[in-house]
Amino acid sequence: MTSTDAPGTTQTQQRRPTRQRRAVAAALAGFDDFRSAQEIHDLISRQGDSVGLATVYRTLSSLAEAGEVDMLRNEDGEAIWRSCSDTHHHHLVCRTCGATVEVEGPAVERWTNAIAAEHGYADLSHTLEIFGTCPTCR
Amino acid sequence: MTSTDAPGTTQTQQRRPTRQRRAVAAALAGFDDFRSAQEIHDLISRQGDSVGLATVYRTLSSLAEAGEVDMLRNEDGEAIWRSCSDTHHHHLVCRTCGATVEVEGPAVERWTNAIAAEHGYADLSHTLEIFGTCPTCR
DNA sequence: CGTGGGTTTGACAATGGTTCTCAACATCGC
DNA sequence: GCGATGTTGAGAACCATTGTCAAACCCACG
Repeated sequence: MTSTDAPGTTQTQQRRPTRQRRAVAAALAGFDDFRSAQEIHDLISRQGDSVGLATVYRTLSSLAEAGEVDMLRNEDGEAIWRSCSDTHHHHLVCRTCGATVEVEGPAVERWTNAIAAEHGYADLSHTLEIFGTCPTCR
Repeated sequence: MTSTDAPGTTQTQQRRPTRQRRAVAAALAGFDDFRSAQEIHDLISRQGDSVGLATVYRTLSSLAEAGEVDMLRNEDGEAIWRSCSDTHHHHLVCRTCGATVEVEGPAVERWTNAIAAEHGYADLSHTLEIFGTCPTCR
């Protein structure tokens, strides 16, 4: 767990630059829509690297926790991932091809906070994803 | 979907009033937060009825398709269910105890439609759920 | 450089939610 | 009541995800 629990240090991450983690990062750089962990794993294999599936999961999770990738769930509840910009945002995702548009909605953020406050809920998180069929896939 | 349609079309609507379906409906009437299929299954057993887990899943799915229950996914990707009012709405769900507040956001609906239209996406659906810790669980 | 200790990995097992299978059974229209 | 057809249940099958743990690796230090 947290080996260095010193109050001031924000060094919760032990991130060693290994071949595997570089491979995952490289794979993430190669697409801009959302992919499942297994698809990413296949992608890595196809790029010639070999990384265990468990490691792909571990790496993706820690990257997500670090805010470097977005993880969301498709309509079947499966986790899908992609690298992301660092601001909070939501997605408009094509149900067919996965094409993704990043959208921001300050109004929505404000609205969710207001609603939650109104009911006394704390420690908030929210999900807002829009699924549809993109112009190309129609 | 349409309840009565052309004679030739295959009727996918088979809804027979069975003991099992009544039991699921009764269980759904017994709580107003979101529960997993397995919790609902347990609830039914505790009420004295005996319904197979697969049947619970089947019934919940078909009720969801018919718009009589809400199904959404918690942060772990598990499906959770509850009977719902018939208007479109979203939820503020307690991460700890599952207490749920139904919220409406016309502004949000308008916003998602606008965003999607702007990018040419059609056949829309969207998810917006707020998770937090309710006043009681804090 | 060589060494030692903590970190990371990978093959595989284990989990757990969900769906499938299919024979036995309940309902419905007649 | 009877036969056709929808429905059920027990368990197997599925499959994404996570846990296990010994071996491989990275890094700091001597």
